[in-house]
Amino acid sequence: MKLWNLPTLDLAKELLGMKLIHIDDDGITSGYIVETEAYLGPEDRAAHSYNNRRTARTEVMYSEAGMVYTYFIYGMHVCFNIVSGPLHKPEAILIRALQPIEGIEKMKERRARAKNEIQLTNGPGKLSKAMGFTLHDNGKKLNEGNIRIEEGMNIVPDEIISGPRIGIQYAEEAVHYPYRFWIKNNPYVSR
DNA sequence: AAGAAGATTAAA
DNA sequence: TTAATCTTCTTG
Repeated sequence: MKLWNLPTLDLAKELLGMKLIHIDDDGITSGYIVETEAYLGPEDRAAHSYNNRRTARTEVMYSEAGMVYTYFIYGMHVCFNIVSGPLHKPEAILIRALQPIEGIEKMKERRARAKNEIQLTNGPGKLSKAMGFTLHDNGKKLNEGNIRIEEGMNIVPDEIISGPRIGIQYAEEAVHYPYRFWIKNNPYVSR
């Protein structure tokens, strides 16, 4: 897919409105991507791969674009990312929020705490839980297995807002980089 | 081998 | 504001 040849910041915007799909034994869950964050590898202090840090966890970030990167954080949450950029350049895009499409009943089961449909997927840990993503999905290739991405809503540039990323206060000069993108007025965006 | 911190969430 | 909770990474 030529989508994966885009620079990471462009891909982060291009992903908005696209449909993310997970197929497993429990059926299908899917949603439109409404919020993303770009992490630009070696030069980005907020990225796990800052300064080309290469460990078992970050290894998948060095592979070709279109791979899935999942990691565990804060002792309780899985975050779902899409690897981007050229081979050997450790860049990735964190999916921060979805607008549910299919499998909403299944999502409600997985996230019994959510009070309404919006709370199902309006945060990185929440969407992973609702969609059923786990650490086992790390290293999978999009569209070659049970995790797929398709054209969805058509988003025009006017509807895309950018701002600083969330939860990276330690990142010094990178704290204010406007690498977070979301769809204007979409109720499923986090915060 | 052990300890600290973290791309978060939910409840007080 | 804070606890929950555990992987990853760093240090000794």
